Amino acid sequence: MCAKKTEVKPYHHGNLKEELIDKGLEYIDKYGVESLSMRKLAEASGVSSAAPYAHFKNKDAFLDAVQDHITESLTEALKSAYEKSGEREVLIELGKSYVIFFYENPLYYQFLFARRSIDIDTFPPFQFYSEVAAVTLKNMHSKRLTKETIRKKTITMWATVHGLARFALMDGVIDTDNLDKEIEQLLCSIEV
Amino acid sequence: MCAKKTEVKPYHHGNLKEELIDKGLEYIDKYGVESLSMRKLAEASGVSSAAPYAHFKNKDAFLDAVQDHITESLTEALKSAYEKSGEREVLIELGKSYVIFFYENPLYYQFLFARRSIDIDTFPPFQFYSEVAAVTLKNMHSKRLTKETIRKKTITMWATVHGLARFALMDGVIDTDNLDKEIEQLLCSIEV
DNA sequence: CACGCAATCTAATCACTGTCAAGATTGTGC
DNA sequence: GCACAATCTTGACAGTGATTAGATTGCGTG
Repeated sequence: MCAKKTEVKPYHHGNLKEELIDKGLEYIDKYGVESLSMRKLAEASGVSSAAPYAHFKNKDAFLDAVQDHITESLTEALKSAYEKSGEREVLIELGKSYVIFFYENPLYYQFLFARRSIDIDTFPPFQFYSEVAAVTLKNMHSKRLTKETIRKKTITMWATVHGLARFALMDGVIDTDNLDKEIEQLLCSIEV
Repeated sequence: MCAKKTEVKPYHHGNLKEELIDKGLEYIDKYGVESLSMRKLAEASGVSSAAPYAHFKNKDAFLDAVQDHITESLTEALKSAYEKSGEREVLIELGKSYVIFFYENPLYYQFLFARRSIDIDTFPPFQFYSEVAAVTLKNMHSKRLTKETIRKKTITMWATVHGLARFALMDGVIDTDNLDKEIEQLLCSIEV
C-alpha cells in the first residue's frame, strides 16, 4: 500500500515570526498576558523553546510587537468609523468605535494599557483622533479656538472615551445590550 | 569589653504579614509589580521563601491585599479632599485629588488597573465619589434629575477623571508644573 | 503550671519560566 | 559551488510560584 507521508518537519519554520505574533494575539485575547510564556508559544508553533529569540531580543520585545499589531487594528477601526460617519457626529462615532473595540476584546485593553511606555503623542489611534478632533472643533466653533484650547478639549474627550472603554468591560456599569446608543448618550453629555 | 549582642533572630517573625504588605507597596511604588517576587520580599523580611504562604494562599491573594491597601489610601485622599472643599467645587476637587494621587504614585495606577477584577460598584473610591456626586448634582439641577441620569453623568465624569489620571502620568500631555489649575480647567470643560 | 494544639516558620523539592551559549542546518548571494 | 548569515536545536543556568514534611513556639485550657 501507499507509504504514509510522514510530514517531515523542515528544519526552518519559514514563517515563525508571524506565527508567534498571531499565536500571541490569540492567547492574549483568550487568557490574558499574565500566563503567556514564550515556551508555550514556541511549542504551539512546533519549534524549540529558544527559537523565538532568533526573531525577538527578549519577551518584552515580543510583546512590543504584539502591542503594535493591536494598536494597528484599533487605528483601522477608528479610520473605518471615520469613513462611515458625517462630520457632525464624527467624534461621537470615533468614541463609540473605540469603546466597542475594547468591549469586543476586553483583554486587549488590559494588555495594552498595563504595559509601560505608551507615549500618547506617538500613539497612532490618538494621533488620528486628534487630527479629526482639531478639524471638527474648529468647524463647530467657527474657527475661534486657540491651539491650546483644542488640545485641552481633545485630551478631555479622549480621556472620557478611554475611561468609558474601561467601564464598558465591567459588569453592570454600562448597558451592554444597547452599547451603541448608550455610549452615544454618555458622550453627548460632554460639552465640546 | 562588652560582648556584642548578636541579635538572635527569633523563629517567629511576629509581624510578617504586615511587613510583607509594606515591602510590597514600597517595591511596587519603586519598580512596579512586574519584577516583584514573593521570594525577594521574603528574603527582604529575613524569612524563608515559603513563609509568606502561611499568610497568603498564593501570590495573587497577596497582591489582592496590597491592592486593598492602595485602594484605601486613595479613598482617604478623596475623603480628605471632600472635607476641605465647599459644595460648589467639590466634584472638581475630588477629581483633582484622584489625578494627583496617581500622579504622585504612577506605578500604583499601573498596578491597580492592570489587575483583573475591579468591580466598580464595590470599589470604595467610586462608591464615595458616587455618593458625593448624587448630592451635588441634585442640588445643582434643583432635584429634577432621575436616578438613571445621575448615574450616567457620574460615570461619565468619573471616566474623564480616570482617563485624565492616566494622561497625567505621561510626559508632556498635561502641564505638570501647574497640575492643580490644569486639571481644574480640563474638568470644567465638561458640562454636568 | 504543664500539656497540647494551632499558628508559624524552615528545608527540600518540583515544574515552569526567560535567556544564553554552542553547535547544527539551511537558504542565498557571489 | 562555496561561504556567509539567518535560523533552529540541545542543553544548560538562575529565578520563580508553590507544595510537602517536619521543626519551633505562642497560647489557651485543664
